[in-house]
Amino acid sequence: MTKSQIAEVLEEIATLLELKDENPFKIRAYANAARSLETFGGNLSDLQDEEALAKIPGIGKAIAAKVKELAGTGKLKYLEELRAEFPAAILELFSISGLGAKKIKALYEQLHISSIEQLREACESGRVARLPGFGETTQAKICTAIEQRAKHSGYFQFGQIAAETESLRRDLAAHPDALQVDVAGSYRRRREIVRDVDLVVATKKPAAITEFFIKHALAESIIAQGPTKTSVRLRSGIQCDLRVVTSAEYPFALNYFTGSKEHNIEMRSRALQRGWTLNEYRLARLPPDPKAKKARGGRAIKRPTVKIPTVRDEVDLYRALGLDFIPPELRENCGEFEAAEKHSLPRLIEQDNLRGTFHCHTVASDGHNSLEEMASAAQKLGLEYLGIAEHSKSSIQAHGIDAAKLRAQVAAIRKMNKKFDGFRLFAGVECDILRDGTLDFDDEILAELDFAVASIHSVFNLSEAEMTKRIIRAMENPFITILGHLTGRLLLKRDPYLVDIPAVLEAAAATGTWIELNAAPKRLDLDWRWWPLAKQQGVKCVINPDAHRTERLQDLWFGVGIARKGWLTKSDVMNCLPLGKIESALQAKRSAKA
DNA sequence: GCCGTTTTCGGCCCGACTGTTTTCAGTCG
Repeated sequence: MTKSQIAEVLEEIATLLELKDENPFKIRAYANAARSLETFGGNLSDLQDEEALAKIPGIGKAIAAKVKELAGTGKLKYLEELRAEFPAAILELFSISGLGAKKIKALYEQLHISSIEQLREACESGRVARLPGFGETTQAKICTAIEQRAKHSGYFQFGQIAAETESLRRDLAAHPDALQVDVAGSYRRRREIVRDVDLVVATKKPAAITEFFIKHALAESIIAQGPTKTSVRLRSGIQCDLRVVTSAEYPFALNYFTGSKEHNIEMRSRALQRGWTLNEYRLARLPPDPKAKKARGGRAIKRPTVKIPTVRDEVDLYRALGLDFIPPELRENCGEFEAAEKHSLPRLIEQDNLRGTFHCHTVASDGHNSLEEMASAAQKLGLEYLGIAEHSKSSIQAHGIDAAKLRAQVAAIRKMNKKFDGFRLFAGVECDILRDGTLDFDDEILAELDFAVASIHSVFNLSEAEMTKRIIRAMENPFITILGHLTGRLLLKRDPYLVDIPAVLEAAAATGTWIELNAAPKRLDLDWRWWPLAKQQGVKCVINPDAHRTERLQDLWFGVGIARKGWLTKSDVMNCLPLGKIESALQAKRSAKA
């Protein structure tokens, strides 16, 4: 069982415990452990090593034993016992917005409802509204939520909602009563999948801002409306929450609503250590603790209290807590606090650092624009070079090209390069990795190119061992410069294929192969969670848009966000090198011995 | 169930909004 499958099991346990009305802190412990396991980036070679497991924050003796059982046998007795207490379909009820464990439990115990279909029928017959604690409004809301769920999964790729979000932000920022505006939440943290959009606005006229927001052309319906918080559903189907605060509250609100939840918990606990309490509005003195008073026979214990510093922005807030400013992308409680405390946070890569990119397609294979158009679009973005990498002949579905067509394109590129000033096209190919790890073109033709990307586009269902061997074999060819979209995942659509990523990274380090960070929002592959390990191994990253038309070159923006999330700096990313240096690097890669 | 510069017990982040209540529980983030 993989790390993320085990994390899912722990999540499921947490949900089932909720239904059982268990101790909320026990529930949280399982949910925390799930997340902790999933995001743990360190070297965790053996999921059966109980001692190593228990060292991961949030995993103690009991959960470590369960993870070991799962990793070893693929089963867990405790989970099976829990599952036996409820019908299997009941878990899908949690995907209905507005329903939590308490209500689901009531529906199950009193109306024997254990699936969405049964719930729909019960709502239509009016039985739900008659339950104590429910009513006509709740029943109607459940109906709407069921319809809503059928229309949208509730999960969105970052790239699907970025344009809508940015346009909403711009319009709010242009409002005369808006003093400060930011997108917070998982969007600001550049998560690859988002569930909602959070906007924070500082204003002296909250009502005017709220009014503007709910009447905005992108807001399709109102979900909730109050004096400080308003929620609407946007055209794309995503929920968008607006918080209006004062300027003094703004840095606290922005920080709080940026999250992550786990990051916030650590922030608050750091405030508590200083005798303060932190919420979304302010840092304040902690009130005297009534329980402590009781324990010492009526005398209040004096907490360590430090004078509260003035906080005008997030930088001040982090400083107040003894930390360097933590960029939003790193706020996942994955080591950023330790680094910020020691002043060792990396200086993350920025969009401007990119000097060029590789892996783009043209009409020669399945792209929509010509070489000339792609080159001109790249120049307009300020890039100094662009690598063209058409699909190879085995990718029939993508109109992969044969040796003759590839040679013709190389010649065309060489000819065009004579005309450019301060810009260069690199001739490459996206060469299919065949089932056995051999390549779709022989070395003779690969040697004529400037670079080659090796990618998998077929036979996804190999065992982990076979797939790993296949990929490593391809990387051992010295003419392969870049390994493309390492896991083949399509976000929300297709799971990554089974592959031992640490082993591939090790091979990349040994062969000097660059690993692609595919910036297409449906891929964002390799995932940000792996980049700290890659970096530690000395593996170089290359951010590629995999663009099939000129406009998609701008997906590089998503790639930079993910690279930042993976703690990468300018020097970790090959395409931050200027033209002259990248030319030498490409040369060096192919003359090196594998 | 986890955790510890208040350490092996007793905490565990906290506020907004909604609907069903008549002072609050449930859900959400």
